[in-house]
Amino acid sequence: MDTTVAKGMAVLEALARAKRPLRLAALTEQLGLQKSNVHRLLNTFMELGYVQQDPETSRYFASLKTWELGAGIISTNSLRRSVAPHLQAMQEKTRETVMLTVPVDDEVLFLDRAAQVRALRYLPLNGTRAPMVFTAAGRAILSRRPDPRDAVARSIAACPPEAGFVLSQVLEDLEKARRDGFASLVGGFTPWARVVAVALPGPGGAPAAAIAISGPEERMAGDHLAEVLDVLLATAAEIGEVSPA
Amino acid sequence: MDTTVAKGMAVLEALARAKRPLRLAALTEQLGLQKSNVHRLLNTFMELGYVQQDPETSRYFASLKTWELGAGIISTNSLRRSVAPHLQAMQEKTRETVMLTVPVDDEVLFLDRAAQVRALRYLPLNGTRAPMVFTAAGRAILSRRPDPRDAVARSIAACPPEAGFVLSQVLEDLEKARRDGFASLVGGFTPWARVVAVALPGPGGAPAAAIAISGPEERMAGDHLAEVLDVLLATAAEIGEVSPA
DNA sequence: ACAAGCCGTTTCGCTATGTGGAACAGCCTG
DNA sequence: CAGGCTGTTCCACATAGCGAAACGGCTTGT
Repeated sequence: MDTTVAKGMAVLEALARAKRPLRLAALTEQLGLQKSNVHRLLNTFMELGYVQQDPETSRYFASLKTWELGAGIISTNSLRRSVAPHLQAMQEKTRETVMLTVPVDDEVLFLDRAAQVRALRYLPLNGTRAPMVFTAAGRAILSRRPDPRDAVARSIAACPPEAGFVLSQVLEDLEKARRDGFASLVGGFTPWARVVAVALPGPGGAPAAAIAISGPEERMAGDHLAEVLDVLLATAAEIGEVSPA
Repeated sequence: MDTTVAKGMAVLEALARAKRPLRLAALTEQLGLQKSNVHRLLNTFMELGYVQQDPETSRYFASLKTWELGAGIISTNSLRRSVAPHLQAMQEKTRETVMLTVPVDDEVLFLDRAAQVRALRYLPLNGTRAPMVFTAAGRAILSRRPDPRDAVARSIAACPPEAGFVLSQVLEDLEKARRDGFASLVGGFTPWARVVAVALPGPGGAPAAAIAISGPEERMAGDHLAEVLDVLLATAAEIGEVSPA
């Protein structure tokens, strides 16, 4: 285990996660490392072009080169490539925002989306994560797992307490989702929206991804909701089995 | 300079650039490092979750965690955030594909785009680069620089020889672009398209970005082209000065 | 069938390399 | 003007990364 590399990636991660440039002191504290150590790491990253320093405030931030690194990966990601056209088609048919997510640990990772052109409210950005039970997509995935109990419990613990999820209730919801073939959630990660989602099976049959359709709660009802669900389930059937991650 | 970190990033970069999983031997050769060295670096990256290994072929590839790293950066990028709505508006008005690029070294980096829904042909993906003179966006930027000669020469050298760019001709083109207030290019990075672009000034007045509109050569002519140019120039004026990078 | 070669992996002694404490200089605050 | 913040530099020490070499599995070619 190259500890220097591990420390370096921790620094890069901290900078990437931060919304704004960070002070050296803040980094050292956050990472529990030595001041001179972090400073030297930052300098090597600057030499390599991954980090820049605001000349005025001498604060550090991750550069676009760090973004390029990841952009190359997603462009060749087979799951995203194969599902993207289906996302586009779903978006056009339903006129709602559609998303592709994958499970990572006890969270779902937003991989791709086709947004309604004039989306008024905040939507989860690609590359962000959310606790599985906090999203319809995550629930669709959990509902297809043989014994989700432990994962559900951990996931609930990761949700904000205000959500007020309780294990027994969530397990019931998952049971319903399993029967219905889709999950539906209001008041989760996007509180204003009703999101419906269905899991996509991987090679072994275990859920490897999920597609979801999100819209304002008022609109996602009645005939329109029925239509959205038709499109969702039909698309999932059309996609069939996907390659994981 | 932490050499271990530098080597590690070189490994990650190589994996990210590669379209498919790489063998250990390929990496060592490509990077000119020791086999055991690369192997240890890969193992630490696997422990950290940035790299995965195909269990069957034992080939290595960068994981989605590497993508997440960069995704966080672009989501907070102020240039992209401020220009994105204008891109969307331009796309709707012109029904063509519009792009935002920034200059990096002697290349342009594609930062964002709003694509025509049914784009038939290959388009440059976000996060990729192209030599400046090989794109209309790059030429728009160069045309606003006081003395672009050296950069142009280097950039021509980076283009495929088939493009047949010659220094004097390109400089003339830039001069015309400077007078017109926009650059136009056919047969560049997207050979089938005509792309028109205009530079966006940064705080100092120096060009810090460029917005471009791309469409099939047949369509980008006559009245439609005139309309596209109107939208392009009006949007650039509306955006005004941008914060760099 | 055998051998030759390439693959990824592991080991281990050496020393180059990263480490962290302390000292330095610049800046704002009280 | 003094005190406490910064970010930065320095340096002796020992740790942590290095690379040559050996290992064992798998494919290739004869």
